[in-house]
Formats: sequence, structure tokens, C-alpha cells
Amino acid sequence: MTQINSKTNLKVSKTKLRSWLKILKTSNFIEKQIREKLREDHNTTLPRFDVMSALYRSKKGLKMTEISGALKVSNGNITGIIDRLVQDGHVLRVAVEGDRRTNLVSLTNKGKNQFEEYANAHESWINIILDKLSEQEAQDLINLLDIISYNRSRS
Amino acid sequence: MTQINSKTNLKVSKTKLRSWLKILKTSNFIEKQIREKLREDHNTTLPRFDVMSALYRSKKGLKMTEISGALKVSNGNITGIIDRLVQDGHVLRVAVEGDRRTNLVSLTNKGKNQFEEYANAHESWINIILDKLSEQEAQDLINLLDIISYNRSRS
DNA sequence: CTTAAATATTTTATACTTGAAATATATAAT
DNA sequence: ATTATATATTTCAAGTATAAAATATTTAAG
Repeated sequence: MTQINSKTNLKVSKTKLRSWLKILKTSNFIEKQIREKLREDHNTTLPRFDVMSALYRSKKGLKMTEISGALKVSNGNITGIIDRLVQDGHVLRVAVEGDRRTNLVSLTNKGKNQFEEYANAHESWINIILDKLSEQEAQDLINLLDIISYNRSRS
Repeated sequence: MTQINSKTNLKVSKTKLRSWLKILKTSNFIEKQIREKLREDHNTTLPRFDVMSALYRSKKGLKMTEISGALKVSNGNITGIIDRLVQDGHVLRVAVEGDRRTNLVSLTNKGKNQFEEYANAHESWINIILDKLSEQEAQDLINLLDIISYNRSRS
């Protein structure tokens, strides 16, 4: 089902449009449940979870710019999220020797333990939400989505 | 690759977790480009586009609650978005005969024309972004995602 | 008819998000 | 050394998002 768009002279596929709308719908559908669970069961938010996740994976902490880069969000955004994580005692800003512009952000022990708790719960929720999907189908999905965005993130 | 989660006693699939992360990544990857294009080329935003899209599909307009229901966002949220669309002259709030609580929101002619422009551009962007996906693959993707969220939205 | 419950919307407080501007510091080129 | 440029972060203004409270109105129950 392809047509020519009269304005752009481009072959247009309605299937691709529907495909995108379905990706968006599914993503929102799942994300909404995760946000709700994080808030209700753990009194936190997805952005904070995402930041803690990035920090958990790094040994010696991350610079602000590394965090915003990893999460592909704006720099200014991270400032506020880290502010709140510091208030909660989950995260620490450590001055970097020899570069006074930079702070190295890392999880406190409290933050590490807390994140492990979040991560376990998160994995369980996902398994419940994706229950109807077989292992093979889950893998097929990954492969198809890889066609769309593989490696482009690094360009 | 399935294991038993020691806390929840549930079979846990790492593939499903990766599958979700990939859905999220792809969705964000595409959404980011759409938001950027809407802002740069059309001086509007995705929420406004979404609201106009819902209104465009209805003949006689929608109540505030119907809009928030269709977009699955909170009620209070829609108030602000409609406020701005009214300011722009894209949308009209019409009092409903016999129920003074309700406003029927509908697109002005300006809004209709504007939305058609947006929608054409949007479709072109998607076709470019999903260029690497064949028609069959796009359809496969829809089918797989349908397994996850089909009909649950109505429950 | 009058109170109670339900419905529709707006307002509020809080948090997240962006891009752009501002600030501070570091590095490179002359 | 001094100026220019690059880098790291924060601040800002505007918009989006939520849940909960407030307001207004309608409908149902007695």
C-alpha cells in the first residue's frame, strides 16, 4: 500500500505511519504503568530511576554531561533531577581534582541499595506486562526495531 | 533465557526487558525528531498536534473529558493546551445547550487547514524515518505490538 | 423540592522538559 | 601572557504532565 504524496513527491506508506502510531501507543501504554508503579510503590519517578540506572552501571560516577548524554536529554534537565536525588541522599556530587567546572555524580550506598530494589521490581513489572509475548516474539520485536534505530544514535 | 526471580518467584525473561528498552528507545528516537520538526518547521508542539488530530477526526467537536480520554492524559492538562490553541485561533470553545458545565471544543477553519498541513508533513517525516523498514516488516511490527497492547486500552 | 451523589472542568502544587542565555573554568593560539 | 574558543554546568522562560482540591452544574433519591 504505497502512494505518492502530491506535495513531497515521495512514496508514502500508510503502513509505516500506522507502525509508528502503534510503537508510540505501546510505548506510552507500558511507560504509563511503570511511572505509576514507581510513584505508588516506590515514591519515585521514571527520570530519577533512569538517572540512577545510568549511575549504577558506572564505577566511578558520571559527569553531568555524561548523564544527559546517556539519557539523551538536555543538560539543564539533569541539574534539577540530581538536585532532588541529592536531597534524598541517593546521590553525591563530588568535586573533581584539577577541573573546577566538573562534578562527578555517584550513587551513595543508600542509592545503590534503593536502585537494586527498583530494578528488581521493574523487571518483574515488564515481565507481567509483556506476558503475552513469547521469547521468540520478543526477540523478533527487537530485531525489527533494530532496523529503525540501530546505530543511528551514535551518529 | 528464562530464570526465576528470587523475590517474586516469577519466571523472568531478560529478552522481554531488552524488548521493552528497545521499544522505548525507538519511540523516543522517533518522537524526538517529530517534536523537533514540529517546533522548527511549524512552530507547534506534539501535544498540540495530538489534540488537533483528535479534534480533526470528530465532526461536531469533543468535550474536554473526551479529549483527555482519547489522548490518555489527565484532565487538567488539556485545559492549558486548549487555552493556547484558542489563543492561536486554531480551536473554539462552544457552550453546550442544556449543560453549562460542558464546552464543546472544535477546530476552526484555520485550525483544520493548519492540521492538514501538519499531518502531511508528519506522514512524510515518518516515511523517511522508517525508510529502512519494508512494508512487510512494518506490518510484522504492528502485529507483534498488537500482542502487547491490543484491546487492553479499552478495559 | 431538597439534599446527596455524580459529572465536567479549572486551579493548584510539584515535577519534568526543552533550548537558550549566563556563568565559570580550561585550553589553545598568537 | 592575553585573547579566543571550547567545555561544564546552572539558570531561565515556556510548555507539558500529574494528582488532588476546588468550583460549578446536573441528576437521582428521598
